[in-house]
Amino acid sequence: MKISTKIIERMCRMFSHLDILSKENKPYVSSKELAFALGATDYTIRKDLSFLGIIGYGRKGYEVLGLKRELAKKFHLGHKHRACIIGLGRLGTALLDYEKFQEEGFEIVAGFDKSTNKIERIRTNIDVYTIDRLKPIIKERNIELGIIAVPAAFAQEVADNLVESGIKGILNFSPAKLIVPKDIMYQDMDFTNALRFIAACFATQAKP
Amino acid sequence: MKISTKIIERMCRMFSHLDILSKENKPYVSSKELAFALGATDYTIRKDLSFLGIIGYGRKGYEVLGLKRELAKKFHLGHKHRACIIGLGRLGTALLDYEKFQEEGFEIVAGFDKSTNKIERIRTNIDVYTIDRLKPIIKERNIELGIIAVPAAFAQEVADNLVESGIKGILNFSPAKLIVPKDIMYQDMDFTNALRFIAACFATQAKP
DNA sequence: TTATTACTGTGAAATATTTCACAGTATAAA
DNA sequence: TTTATACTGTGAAATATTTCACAGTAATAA
Repeated sequence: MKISTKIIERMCRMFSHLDILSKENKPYVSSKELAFALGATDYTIRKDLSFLGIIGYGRKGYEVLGLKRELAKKFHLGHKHRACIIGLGRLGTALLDYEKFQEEGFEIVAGFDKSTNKIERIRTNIDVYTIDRLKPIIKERNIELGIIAVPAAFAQEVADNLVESGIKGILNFSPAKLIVPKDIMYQDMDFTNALRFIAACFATQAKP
Repeated sequence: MKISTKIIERMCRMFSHLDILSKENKPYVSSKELAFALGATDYTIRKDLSFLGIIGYGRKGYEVLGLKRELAKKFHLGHKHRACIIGLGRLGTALLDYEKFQEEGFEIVAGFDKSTNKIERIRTNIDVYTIDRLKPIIKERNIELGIIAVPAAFAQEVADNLVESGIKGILNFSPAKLIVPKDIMYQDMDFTNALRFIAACFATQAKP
């Protein structure tokens, strides 16, 4: 049976939580504790893990390191993923140096912008290029993920170029809704929409 | 019957799409077109709108402006919402001047940081304060939404203060998972987790 | 050793959500 | 006026997801 995106989403958050637990040297964790941390129920967590073929220990729960290793294997979360950022404005440059990416295995290996001026002035350890070099650099440096931080008006064009370059996934920070082939993984990070959602939830008493 | 967060989420994105259509002076839009723009099916869109008591016109579809107005009314998306940003690092300052917030009715009225130094150096039209003035300013200026952009280690403390100040909703950009009372609307914008989700989706062939 | 406790694993039931099928409706063309 | 068309609205079916209930299991205490 196909694995649902709901499960994937929970497992990603679980992976992040396991990281914290492992740093605290906690050897075991129960479905109840995980459920609390993820905002789910213990039934759901057990169903998820059992569906993935991950087993726990009666009375102890799940082994933190073992569980983390399993999730890393099943969801490719262990090894490094190479990413690039397109658009080096306020947001783009903030993302370039966002340490959490590196810490969690997402290596930002390149930044692109159309302004030569901006490229020259930027102070970072990451290689920055003009946008016309997007395709060759992505291929050459084996980049899997593209992070779009350009204004909405240019976002689709950038996405098209990323797709042509053979990128596997796109994270879109522009408010534009992009059209990409179905085999490219794509997610929006639309800040305004997130605020809208919060406002709408309290307008309707729904609890997200 | 209670309205589901899935519907709310779709309606928020629909609202944003209707904004584009209205700027193009398109008078009517069909459920099929909306579905394509939102990545849903036309059945779902019609079910959603009919559930909300919104009616369309046979052969024409839904009236763009009318639909937008209805959604604005039902989800409080029309009027201004006052928000503040806590944490004025790279990301926080980028958010302070993010024009889309203002354009879409979210008015950033204040920024907070614990560093007096930073506060003095910042160049923006928005009022900035030291963090110790958080509570009085939120009450005084009637701020509804708090946007957290501090490092993970301080995020929970900031959230607690926001809740005590009577905030209604929180958008959390820190990777920390926060614990807030159930009546406070809360959403995470965890960049790393978004990348993780994309990587996990292509590890499992799931299409988000 | 036995009892107790704190867990997991999982079918079955309940619930939520999406999809389907098609009658109903308004517009435009003939 | 009639017919074709391009839609909506919605009950019913299908599917997906969550919750429940409880048997099974391992550790600990007595």
